[in-house]
Amino acid sequence: MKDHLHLNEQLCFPVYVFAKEIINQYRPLLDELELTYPQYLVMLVLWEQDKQTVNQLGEKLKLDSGTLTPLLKRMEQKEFVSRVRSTIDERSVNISLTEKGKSLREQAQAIPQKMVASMGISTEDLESLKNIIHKITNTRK
Amino acid sequence: MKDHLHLNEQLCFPVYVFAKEIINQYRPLLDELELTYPQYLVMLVLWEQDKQTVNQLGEKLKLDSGTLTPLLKRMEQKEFVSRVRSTIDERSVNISLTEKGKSLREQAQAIPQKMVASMGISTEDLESLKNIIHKITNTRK
DNA sequence: TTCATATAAATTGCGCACAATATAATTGTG
DNA sequence: CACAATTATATTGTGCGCAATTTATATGAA
Repeated sequence: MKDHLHLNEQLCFPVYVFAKEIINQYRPLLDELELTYPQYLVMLVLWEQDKQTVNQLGEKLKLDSGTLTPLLKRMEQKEFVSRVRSTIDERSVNISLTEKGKSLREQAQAIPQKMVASMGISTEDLESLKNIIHKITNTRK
Repeated sequence: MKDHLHLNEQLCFPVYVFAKEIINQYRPLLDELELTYPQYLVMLVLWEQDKQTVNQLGEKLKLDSGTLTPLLKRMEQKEFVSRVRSTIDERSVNISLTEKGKSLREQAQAIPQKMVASMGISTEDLESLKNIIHKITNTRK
Protein backbone atom coordinates (compact mmCIF):
# COMPACT_ATOMS: atom_id res chain seq x y z
CA MET A 1 0.00 0.00 0.00
CA LYS A 2 1.97 2.98 -1.30
CA ASP A 3 1.42 6.50 -0.09
CA HIS A 4 1.95 9.72 -2.01
CA LEU A 5 3.92 11.78 0.44
CA HIS A 6 6.94 12.29 -1.77
CA LEU A 7 8.22 15.63 -2.98
CA ASN A 8 8.91 14.61 -6.54
CA GLU A 9 5.51 13.09 -7.00
CA GLN A 10 3.79 16.33 -6.15
CA LEU A 11 2.31 18.57 -8.80
CA CYS A 12 2.35 21.49 -6.53
CA PHE A 13 6.03 21.67 -5.77
CA PRO A 14 7.15 22.10 -9.40
CA VAL A 15 4.56 24.82 -9.93
CA TYR A 16 5.66 26.57 -6.74
CA VAL A 17 9.33 26.41 -7.77
CA PHE A 18 8.59 27.46 -11.33
CA ALA A 19 6.62 30.50 -10.17
CA LYS A 20 9.52 31.58 -7.97
CA GLU A 21 11.98 31.06 -10.82
CA ILE A 22 9.93 33.24 -13.12
CA ILE A 23 9.91 36.06 -10.58
CA ASN A 24 13.66 35.69 -10.13
CA GLN A 25 14.14 35.87 -13.89
CA TYR A 26 12.19 39.11 -13.94
CA ARG A 27 14.13 40.64 -11.08
CA PRO A 28 17.17 42.03 -12.93
CA LEU A 29 14.97 43.43 -15.70
CA LEU A 30 12.54 45.03 -13.27
CA ASP A 31 15.30 46.35 -11.02
CA GLU A 32 16.19 48.73 -13.84
CA LEU A 33 12.68 50.15 -13.71
CA GLU A 34 12.64 50.19 -9.89
CA LEU A 35 9.70 47.80 -9.89
CA THR A 36 9.05 44.50 -8.12
CA TYR A 37 7.12 41.80 -9.93
CA PRO A 38 3.76 42.51 -8.23
CA GLN A 39 4.30 46.21 -8.85
CA TYR A 40 4.98 45.43 -12.51
CA LEU A 41 1.65 43.58 -12.65
CA VAL A 42 -0.09 46.68 -11.30
CA MET A 43 1.58 48.74 -14.01
CA LEU A 44 0.45 46.29 -16.70
CA VAL A 45 -3.13 46.62 -15.52
CA LEU A 46 -2.96 50.41 -15.34
CA TRP A 47 -1.29 50.72 -18.75
CA GLU A 48 -4.26 48.86 -20.19
CA GLN A 49 -6.76 51.03 -18.36
CA ASP A 50 -5.77 54.03 -16.32
CA LYS A 51 -7.61 55.04 -13.13
CA GLN A 52 -8.90 52.01 -11.32
CA THR A 53 -9.93 51.46 -7.73
CA VAL A 54 -7.90 49.33 -5.35
CA ASN A 55 -10.74 46.85 -5.56
CA GLN A 56 -10.59 46.59 -9.36
CA LEU A 57 -6.84 46.06 -9.26
CA GLY A 58 -7.29 43.44 -6.59
CA GLU A 59 -9.81 41.48 -8.60
CA LYS A 60 -7.65 41.42 -11.69
CA LEU A 61 -4.48 40.54 -9.81
CA LYS A 62 -6.10 38.33 -7.15
CA LEU A 63 -4.68 40.42 -4.34
CA ASP A 64 -6.44 41.92 -1.33
CA SER A 65 -6.17 45.33 0.26
CA GLY A 66 -3.77 44.00 2.86
CA THR A 67 -1.28 43.41 0.08
CA LEU A 68 -2.22 46.25 -2.24
CA THR A 69 -2.50 49.18 0.14
CA PRO A 70 1.14 49.13 1.27
CA LEU A 71 2.33 48.13 -2.22
CA LEU A 72 0.51 51.05 -3.81
CA LYS A 73 1.87 53.42 -1.18
CA ARG A 74 5.38 52.38 -2.18
CA MET A 75 4.49 52.94 -5.83
CA GLU A 76 3.12 56.35 -4.91
CA GLN A 77 6.39 57.21 -3.16
CA LYS A 78 8.27 56.28 -6.30
CA GLU A 79 5.82 58.55 -8.13
CA PHE A 80 4.52 55.94 -10.56
CA VAL A 81 0.92 56.28 -9.39
CA SER A 82 -1.35 58.63 -7.47
CA ARG A 83 -3.83 57.52 -4.82
CA VAL A 84 -6.91 59.73 -4.64
CA ARG A 85 -10.02 58.95 -2.67
CA SER A 86 -13.08 59.05 -4.90
CA THR A 87 -15.46 61.97 -4.44
CA ILE A 88 -18.39 59.92 -5.76
CA ASP A 89 -17.89 57.06 -3.32
CA GLU A 90 -15.57 58.03 -0.52
CA ARG A 91 -14.92 54.43 0.41
CA SER A 92 -13.01 53.92 -2.83
CA VAL A 93 -9.50 55.04 -3.71
CA ASN A 94 -8.62 55.68 -7.35
CA ILE A 95 -5.19 54.63 -8.51
CA SER A 96 -3.97 56.54 -11.55
CA LEU A 97 -0.73 56.69 -13.50
CA THR A 98 1.50 59.73 -13.11
CA GLU A 99 3.36 61.05 -16.15
CA LYS A 100 6.40 59.16 -14.88
CA GLY A 101 4.29 56.03 -14.64
CA LYS A 102 2.96 56.46 -18.17
CA SER A 103 6.38 57.03 -19.67
CA LEU A 104 7.79 53.98 -17.89
CA ARG A 105 5.83 51.93 -20.41
CA GLU A 106 8.40 52.60 -23.11
CA GLN A 107 11.21 51.29 -20.96
CA ALA A 108 9.14 48.18 -20.29
CA GLN A 109 8.56 47.38 -23.96
CA ALA A 110 11.62 45.18 -24.19
CA ILE A 111 10.78 43.06 -21.15
CA PRO A 112 8.46 40.39 -22.62
CA GLN A 113 10.94 39.41 -25.34
CA LYS A 114 13.85 39.46 -22.95
CA MET A 115 11.92 37.18 -20.63
CA VAL A 116 11.08 34.68 -23.35
CA ALA A 117 14.72 34.71 -24.40
CA SER A 118 16.18 34.35 -20.90
CA MET A 119 13.81 31.57 -19.89
CA GLY A 120 14.98 29.46 -22.77
CA ILE A 121 11.58 27.90 -23.37
CA SER A 122 10.50 27.01 -26.86
CA THR A 123 7.47 28.86 -28.19
CA GLU A 124 5.54 25.60 -28.44
CA ASP A 125 6.20 24.62 -24.81
CA LEU A 126 5.30 28.10 -23.75
CA GLU A 127 2.04 27.95 -25.66
CA SER A 128 1.02 24.54 -24.39
CA LEU A 129 1.86 25.49 -20.81
CA LYS A 130 -0.19 28.64 -21.16
CA ASN A 131 -3.08 26.63 -22.60
CA ILE A 132 -3.13 23.95 -19.96
CA ILE A 133 -2.90 26.38 -17.06
CA HIS A 134 -5.60 28.46 -18.66
CA LYS A 135 -7.76 25.37 -19.05
CA ILE A 136 -7.23 24.28 -15.46
CA THR A 137 -7.73 27.63 -13.78
CA ASN A 138 -10.86 28.34 -15.80
CA THR A 139 -12.50 24.93 -15.59
CA ARG A 140 -12.28 25.18 -11.85
CA LYS A 141 -14.39 28.28 -11.23
CA MET B 1 3.41 47.45 -34.27
CA LYS B 2 1.84 45.65 -31.36
CA ASP B 3 3.54 45.37 -28.01
CA HIS B 4 3.17 42.61 -25.45
CA LEU B 5 2.59 44.51 -22.26
CA HIS B 6 -0.77 42.99 -21.49
CA LEU B 7 -1.61 40.98 -18.41
CA ASN B 8 -3.57 38.27 -20.13
CA GLU B 9 -0.92 37.66 -22.73
CA GLN B 10 1.68 36.87 -20.09
CA LEU B 11 2.71 33.34 -19.30
CA CYS B 12 4.01 34.35 -15.98
CA PHE B 13 0.88 35.76 -14.44
CA PRO B 14 -1.19 32.56 -14.75
CA VAL B 15 1.65 30.53 -13.25
CA TYR B 16 2.01 33.02 -10.40
CA VAL B 17 -1.73 32.96 -9.70
CA PHE B 18 -1.94 29.19 -9.98
CA ALA B 19 0.92 28.71 -7.52
CA LYS B 20 -0.83 30.95 -5.02
CA GLU B 21 -4.11 29.10 -5.53
CA ILE B 22 -2.46 25.79 -4.84
CA ILE B 23 -1.02 27.05 -1.57
CA ASN B 24 -4.43 28.43 -0.61
CA GLN B 25 -6.01 25.05 -1.36
CA TYR B 26 -3.50 23.40 0.95
CA ARG B 27 -4.05 25.87 3.75
CA PRO B 28 -7.14 24.37 5.44
CA LEU B 29 -5.66 20.86 5.23
CA LEU B 30 -2.30 21.95 6.59
CA ASP B 31 -3.85 24.12 9.31
CA GLU B 32 -5.03 20.90 10.93
CA LEU B 33 -1.43 19.72 11.15
CA GLU B 34 -0.18 23.14 12.28
CA LEU B 35 2.00 23.38 9.18
CA THR B 36 2.44 26.03 6.52
CA TYR B 37 3.03 24.94 2.93
CA PRO B 38 6.83 25.47 3.00
CA GLN B 39 6.97 23.67 6.34
CA TYR B 40 5.00 20.80 4.81
CA LEU B 41 7.62 20.60 2.04
CA VAL B 42 10.33 20.31 4.69
CA MET B 43 8.39 17.48 6.31
CA LEU B 44 8.03 15.67 2.96
CA VAL B 45 11.79 15.82 2.46
CA LEU B 46 12.51 14.66 6.00
CA TRP B 47 9.97 11.84 5.83
CA GLU B 48 11.83 10.55 2.80
CA GLN B 49 15.20 10.84 4.51
CA ASP B 50 15.61 11.82 8.13
CA LYS B 51 18.52 13.93 9.40
CA GLN B 52 19.60 16.38 6.75
CA THR B 53 21.57 19.59 6.95
CA VAL B 54 20.01 22.98 6.30
CA ASN B 55 22.02 23.02 3.10
CA GLN B 56 20.60 19.73 1.85
CA LEU B 57 17.07 20.87 2.58
CA GLY B 58 17.76 24.14 0.85
CA GLU B 59 19.00 22.46 -2.30
CA LYS B 60 16.02 20.19 -2.56
CA LEU B 61 13.50 22.92 -1.83
CA LYS B 62 15.35 25.76 -3.58
CA LEU B 63 15.39 27.86 -0.45
CA ASP B 64 18.30 29.68 1.21
CA SER B 65 19.30 29.93 4.85
CA GLY B 66 17.63 33.30 5.17
CA THR B 67 14.33 31.53 4.60
CA LEU B 68 15.09 28.19 6.21
CA THR B 69 16.75 29.23 9.45
CA PRO B 70 13.74 31.05 10.90
CA LEU B 71 11.31 28.55 9.35
CA LEU B 72 13.14 25.64 10.98
CA LYS B 73 13.25 27.46 14.29
CA ARG B 74 9.47 27.72 14.18
CA MET B 75 9.25 24.02 13.37
CA GLU B 76 11.55 23.32 16.27
CA GLN B 77 9.29 25.33 18.58
CA LYS B 78 6.36 23.22 17.44
CA GLU B 79 8.52 20.18 18.22
CA PHE B 80 8.37 18.65 14.74
CA VAL B 81 12.13 18.77 14.24
CA SER B 82 15.35 19.14 16.20
CA ARG B 83 18.24 21.39 15.18
CA VAL B 84 21.59 20.05 16.27
CA ARG B 85 24.93 21.43 15.17
CA SER B 86 27.05 18.68 13.64
CA THR B 87 30.04 17.52 15.67
CA ILE B 88 31.89 16.43 12.55
CA ASP B 89 31.55 19.78 10.80
CA GLU B 90 30.50 22.47 13.21
CA ARG B 91 29.41 24.76 10.39
CA SER B 92 26.51 22.44 9.61
CA VAL B 93 23.24 22.02 11.46
CA ASN B 94 21.44 18.69 11.29
CA ILE B 95 17.68 18.79 11.07
CA SER B 96 16.00 15.63 12.34
CA LEU B 97 12.43 14.55 12.92
CA THR B 98 11.17 14.31 16.48
CA GLU B 99 8.77 11.51 17.41
CA LYS B 100 5.96 14.01 17.02
CA GLY B 101 7.30 14.88 13.58
CA LYS B 102 7.48 11.24 12.56
CA SER B 103 3.98 10.46 13.73
CA LEU B 104 2.58 13.47 11.92
CA ARG B 105 3.14 11.51 8.72
CA GLU B 106 0.07 9.40 9.37
CA GLN B 107 -2.15 12.45 9.67
CA ALA B 108 -0.69 13.70 6.40
CA GLN B 109 -1.50 10.55 4.45
CA ALA B 110 -4.88 11.82 3.34
CA ILE B 111 -3.62 15.15 2.02
CA PRO B 112 -2.54 14.25 -1.53
CA GLN B 113 -5.88 12.70 -2.42
CA LYS B 114 -7.81 15.51 -0.78
CA MET B 115 -5.80 17.99 -2.78
CA VAL B 116 -6.42 16.25 -6.09
CA ALA B 117 -10.10 16.11 -5.25
CA SER B 118 -10.43 19.72 -4.14
CA MET B 119 -8.52 21.12 -7.09
CA GLY B 120 -10.96 19.52 -9.48
CA ILE B 121 -8.34 18.79 -12.10
CA SER B 122 -8.63 15.69 -14.24
CA THR B 123 -5.83 13.17 -13.86
CA GLU B 124 -4.84 13.68 -17.49
CA ASP B 125 -4.53 17.44 -17.19
CA LEU B 126 -2.62 16.98 -13.99
CA GLU B 127 -0.21 14.60 -15.66
CA SER B 128 0.38 16.75 -18.72
CA LEU B 129 0.92 19.84 -16.60
CA LYS B 130 3.39 17.95 -14.47
CA ASN B 131 5.19 16.73 -17.57
CA ILE B 132 5.47 20.06 -19.28
CA ILE B 133 6.68 21.87 -16.18
CA HIS B 134 9.15 19.09 -15.58
CA LYS B 135 10.34 19.37 -19.15
CA ILE B 136 10.71 23.13 -18.96
CA THR B 137 12.44 23.33 -15.61
CA ASN B 138 14.85 20.55 -16.49
CA THR B 139 15.70 21.59 -20.03
CA ARG B 140 16.72 24.91 -18.69
CA LYS B 141 19.53 23.90 -16.36
C1' DT C 1 -35.68 58.65 8.36
C1' DT C 2 -33.40 55.24 10.91
C1' DC C 3 -30.72 51.55 11.67
C1' DA C 4 -28.90 47.10 10.43
C1' DT C 5 -26.16 45.41 6.73
C1' DA C 6 -22.88 45.61 3.23
C1' DT C 7 -18.86 47.40 1.04
C1' DA C 8 -13.98 49.59 0.43
C1' DA C 9 -9.67 50.46 2.38
C1' DA C 10 -6.60 50.40 5.95
C1' DT C 11 -4.33 48.22 9.79
C1' DT C 12 -2.16 44.49 12.46
C1' DG C 13 0.26 40.41 12.77
C1' DC C 14 2.62 36.46 11.04
C1' DG C 15 5.31 33.82 7.78
C1' DC C 16 7.72 33.35 3.80
C1' DA C 17 11.47 34.77 -0.03
C1' DC C 18 15.53 36.72 -1.10
C1' DA C 19 19.54 40.04 -1.32
C1' DA C 20 23.37 41.43 1.31
C1' DT C 21 26.21 40.91 4.98
C1' DA C 22 28.26 38.76 9.14
C1' DT C 23 30.22 35.03 11.75
C1' DA C 24 32.45 30.96 12.37
C1' DA C 25 34.51 26.65 10.88
C1' DT C 26 37.01 24.14 7.33
C1' DT C 27 39.94 23.38 3.41
C1' DG C 28 43.56 23.94 0.23
C1' DT C 29 47.99 25.80 -1.07
C1' DG C 30 52.49 27.33 -0.52
C1' DC D 1 52.19 25.26 9.81
C1' DA D 2 50.03 29.69 8.21
C1' DC D 3 46.67 31.99 5.97
C1' DA D 4 43.76 33.06 2.13
C1' DA D 5 39.74 31.21 0.12
C1' DT D 6 35.69 28.57 0.66
C1' DT D 7 31.68 26.81 2.91
C1' DA D 8 27.57 26.62 6.27
C1' DT D 9 24.56 28.98 8.81
C1' DA D 10 22.75 33.11 10.86
C1' DT D 11 21.30 37.94 10.73
C1' DT D 12 19.28 42.16 8.83
C1' DG D 13 16.25 44.52 6.00
C1' DT D 14 12.65 44.94 2.48
C1' DG D 15 8.56 43.43 0.23
C1' DC D 16 4.98 40.53 -0.59
C1' DG D 17 0.56 37.47 0.72
C1' DC D 18 -3.10 36.60 3.48
C1' DA D 19 -6.16 36.14 7.68
C1' DA D 20 -8.50 38.90 10.93
C1' DT D 21 -9.99 43.13 12.50
C1' DT D 22 -11.02 48.13 12.25
C1' DT D 23 -12.77 52.37 10.31
C1' DA D 24 -15.50 54.88 7.38
C1' DT D 25 -18.93 55.27 3.94
C1' DA D 26 -22.93 53.75 1.43
C1' DT D 27 -27.19 51.14 0.80
C1' DG D 28 -31.57 49.12 1.64
C1' DA D 29 -35.55 47.73 4.20
C1' DA D 30 -38.93 48.76 7.84
